[in-house]
Amino acid sequence: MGVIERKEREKEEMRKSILDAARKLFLEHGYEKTSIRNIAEAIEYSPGTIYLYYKDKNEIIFALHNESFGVMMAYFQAIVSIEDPFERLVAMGRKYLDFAFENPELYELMFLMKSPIETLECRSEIWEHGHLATGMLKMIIADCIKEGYFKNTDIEAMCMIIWSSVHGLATLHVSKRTSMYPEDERAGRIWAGFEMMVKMMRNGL
Amino acid sequence: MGVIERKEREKEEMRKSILDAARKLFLEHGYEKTSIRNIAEAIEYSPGTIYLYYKDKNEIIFALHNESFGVMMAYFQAIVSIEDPFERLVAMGRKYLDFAFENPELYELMFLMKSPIETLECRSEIWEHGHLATGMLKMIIADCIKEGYFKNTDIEAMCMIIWSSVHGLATLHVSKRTSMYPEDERAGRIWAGFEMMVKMMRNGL
DNA sequence: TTAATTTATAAACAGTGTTCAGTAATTAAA
DNA sequence: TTTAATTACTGAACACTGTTTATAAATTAA
Repeated sequence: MGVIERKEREKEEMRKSILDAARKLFLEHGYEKTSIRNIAEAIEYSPGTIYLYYKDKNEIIFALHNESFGVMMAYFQAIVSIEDPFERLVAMGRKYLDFAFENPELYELMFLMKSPIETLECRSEIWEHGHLATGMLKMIIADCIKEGYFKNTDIEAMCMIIWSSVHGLATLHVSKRTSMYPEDERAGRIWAGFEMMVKMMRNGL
Repeated sequence: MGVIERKEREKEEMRKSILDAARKLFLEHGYEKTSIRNIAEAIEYSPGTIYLYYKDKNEIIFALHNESFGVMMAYFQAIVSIEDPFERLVAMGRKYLDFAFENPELYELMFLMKSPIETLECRSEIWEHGHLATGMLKMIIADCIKEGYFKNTDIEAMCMIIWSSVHGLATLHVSKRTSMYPEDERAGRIWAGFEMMVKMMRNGL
């Protein structure tokens, strides 16, 4: 009797439809203005039902957090074929910023919001996707060193500052701190900062 | 009759006492867990009274946002006497990170939270303090160029990437994205990243 | 002392995340 | 096929949130 298999499948479908509704509402109106009641209404169930599939709102946010790493990785797909490791590194930075610019809400979820991280901090599986992404970066840095770039540099420290730099640029944009500049200048200033970083990495190490 | 002067003074005192209570609760329990009712209770007034002195919660947050820039500037006070402009720049970065590490809630308020910026985006006075701080950074960069550092570099782009880099490091810490590393390693990794940046700036330009 | 004005309050509104007793639907057993 | 057991779902309730407003109290001016 494949009834438990079907039930399992139905349960998974329900979890997915909740997540689909949550993602849609979240991207449409932002996290703060999306409530459990909104999500419930969207899938035409009562609010209580959500809690039969997700422990709380944090678990929904965290599910989207994980998903988003997949989206980001898809951006990186295009750079793996680049031969020169330094050019690959630069291209990865560019793609990182592209992702942040084109998906500010997802970026916020992944790297800015405290709520899902704070509550799930104890569970080590939270960092699974994070380690995957930084692992990719470290590999490229290692390749750079092999090819003669970045002589005598600590990979961990290099990973830290490269990530931080693009993360800083992305964050200024996502949390609207570039609004101090006219709208038509904002993106340009970010990219000019990025190019300066590339220049420093090229000549400074 | 100095009654209107006294009333004005009393009004200002009330605004201050509200802000004091808000700051205390905010630093104690975080922004998200501090409500208007909490603040009202702390100063022993009814919730509605708060709204006679501040338009809404955002205006309270924004008042703290402005205050915090003063606190950060106090951190920078110690570096103005440093002769060599490059060393002054490095010291400023160090102080910036010190501030972020020692006042994570204030840092969040100033550079991460969207709520006060988003709603007050139209009013240009919001950026007053921001321009003051970046102005200071740009001055130091200009001094560096005068002294022979950073040849042929655009000050604006340089300002952008320097700020972004330390901001990125600070943000990873404040929004708990360094929790993927063991607690006793976190600060060290941030500082190692910073030193790498300094190294690149010293040699790369 | 009275009138006008300012200041503060309590209650209400519309919303939030979350829990839980009770009901409806489905599955298993007789 | 009927009954028992299990599962799925609901709607109301709880304790909150930011904010508004009619009402009442305190203060000032006449």
